[in-house]
Amino acid sequence: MEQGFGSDPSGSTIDKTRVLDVKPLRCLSPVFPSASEMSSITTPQPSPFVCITPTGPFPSGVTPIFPFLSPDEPVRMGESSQQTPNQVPNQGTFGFGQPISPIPVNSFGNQTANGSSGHVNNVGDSGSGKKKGGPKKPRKVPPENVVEVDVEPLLNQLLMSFKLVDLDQAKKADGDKEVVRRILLVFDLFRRRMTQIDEPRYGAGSGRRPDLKASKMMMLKGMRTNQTKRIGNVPGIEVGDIFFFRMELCVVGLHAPTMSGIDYMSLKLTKDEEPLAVSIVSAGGYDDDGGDGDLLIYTGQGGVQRKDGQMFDQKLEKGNLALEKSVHRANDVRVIRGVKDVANPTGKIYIFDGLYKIQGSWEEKNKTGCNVFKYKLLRVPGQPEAFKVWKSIQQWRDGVVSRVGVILPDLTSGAESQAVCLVNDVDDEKGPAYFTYIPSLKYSKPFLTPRPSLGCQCIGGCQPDDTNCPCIQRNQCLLPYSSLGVLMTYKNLIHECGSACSCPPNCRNRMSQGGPKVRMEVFKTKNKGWGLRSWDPIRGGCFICEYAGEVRDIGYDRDDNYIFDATRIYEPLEAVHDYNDESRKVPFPLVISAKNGGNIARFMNHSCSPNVYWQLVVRESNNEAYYHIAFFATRHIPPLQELTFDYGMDKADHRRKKCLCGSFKCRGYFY
DNA sequence: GATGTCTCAAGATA
DNA sequence: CTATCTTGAGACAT
Repeated sequence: MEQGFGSDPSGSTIDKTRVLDVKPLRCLSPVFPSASEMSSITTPQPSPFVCITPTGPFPSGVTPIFPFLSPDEPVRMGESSQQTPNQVPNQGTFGFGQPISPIPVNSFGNQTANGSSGHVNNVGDSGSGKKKGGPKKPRKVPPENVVEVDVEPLLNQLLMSFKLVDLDQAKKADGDKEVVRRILLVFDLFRRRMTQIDEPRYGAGSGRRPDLKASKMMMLKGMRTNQTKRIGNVPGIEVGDIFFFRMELCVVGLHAPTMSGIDYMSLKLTKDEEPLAVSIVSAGGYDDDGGDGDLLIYTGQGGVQRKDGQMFDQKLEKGNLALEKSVHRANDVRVIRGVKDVANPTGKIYIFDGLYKIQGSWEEKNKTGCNVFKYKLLRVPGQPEAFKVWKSIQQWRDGVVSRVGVILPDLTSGAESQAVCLVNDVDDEKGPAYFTYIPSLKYSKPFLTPRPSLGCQCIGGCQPDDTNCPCIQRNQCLLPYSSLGVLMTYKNLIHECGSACSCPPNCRNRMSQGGPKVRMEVFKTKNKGWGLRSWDPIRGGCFICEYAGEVRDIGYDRDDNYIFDATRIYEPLEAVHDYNDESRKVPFPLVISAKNGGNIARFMNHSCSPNVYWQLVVRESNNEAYYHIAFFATRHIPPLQELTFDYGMDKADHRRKKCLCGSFKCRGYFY
């Protein structure tokens, strides 16, 4: 909320009187509501406002629309659908509002089963006959009562929302930033949605490889880009971009093989062709040496029997041959470094570390005495840092090297479980204007609900397959969060567990209640005042923080630069305008000021192409409803990338400020 | 073209 | 926490 502050083109300067030195910032401890405010919470008085909950009832002339579209239909089939009163017909909800119809088991991904082929439309005939007539491989049979869900309509809706339905051949061959981003978004949203649908039906984690399912269906529809192999950078992908699945590398053409570490292409240079390496993945599968960040000693492929682990000599063929040829051609080779995902010990994160050149190769004996090929790669100079940033952060964390420019090690004074440091390595400003750090939203009085809502009895936390849990029922019978805390769908409203629930604070349905899960820092930006970023990588859909502050019941000071106003017009993520044009007019009357007190969210700057979005969350207990604004990552966010969200459009055309987000679709101003 | 083999996955299970 | 099992997509050889 600092953007534009002090950067007014009219020449006004920063008000130094409002900028305090380090010491007062130590006072940023949580301040709780005064006794009188407290009492209004415990004994609610008649609310002066009209009660409008996102699910209705709505005053006459008001349509429930974005971000308060109709509740999704229950997805689980074979169960009595819990129709909520006030349910309105489904409208477009970015591909997630459609009810899902059950089709017989095995029909997904196997077009020969039960004659249910044909629901994959738009498919080239290249792969459709592959399994024709062949004997079916024995498959692990899903539990008896599991009904396979036809997820294709979900993908179709997503593709429509993100304008990918008629992706032309040129874009499939060579992408750009926009196409790459949309494809990744659809892939991840689709994958997350399938994870959510599968989990209660197959058990935790599902084991159904939703990543493979998602990529398969997208590839069948030709929804991929940069399919032409190329040497060097890939359009739309920047050095430092991160990925959470090998399939993501595949659908955007950064690294085509699904498992293999070496991607190569054949190139006609003279009269005959020769294979050249274009991309490698170093992810710990072999005994590579990661070097100091600019150097990489890469091991060739092969030499080990996958089934029994038996070793033999590597051969100079396939990827190894391509790498050998590339030594002599001295072509650029993309390097993707795989690292362990701290937030998910079984998972990996893939960092695009830019272009390298192979300096040389040799053969050596490994521990078992077999010959392996080694390739020495050196990073091409002049590229933005990527993997090196990760190494630096690790050193800060380990305390080996201290972070430059730290003003305060923890500006929350312990109010959050993770420390948030205050950093300025661009100028001598000592800190933001004084405020009180409060980790959550302060209500003077809650919204009232028309009927009392029941708390759950889930002693060990709400479980995805518990159909009796009232909190899960309120979320259309699907837990909104994955086991990793990733939001699985875009919804009008998320019902989290409230104070009347028996579940513990670490319940999966209380994701927005525990404060930030990643290591944050508030830092001085070059031209936008203070900003917020994370030391940790953030997966798309991850909870970031809520917007803490004081709920404003009666208007607010227009000079308040720390307002969150849900009554503004917000674009429904990056989905197209016309798709939900009707749907973005009725706002929710929640206005928060973080001027005097707030959390890290008050430092998030505006961007017209943001990497964070907000989502309305409600925690109910009895007749009280507490609405909160929770922020989630729109996409995978690499460490130290600034976190931004769209401040929305103000209906009254006042106090617009010049936008400095630098996005190619910048509106030029913000409110 | 069907089939087999290989590959720096990703989950589930033990 | 790691070891191992399981199911795999796509590239290439047979």
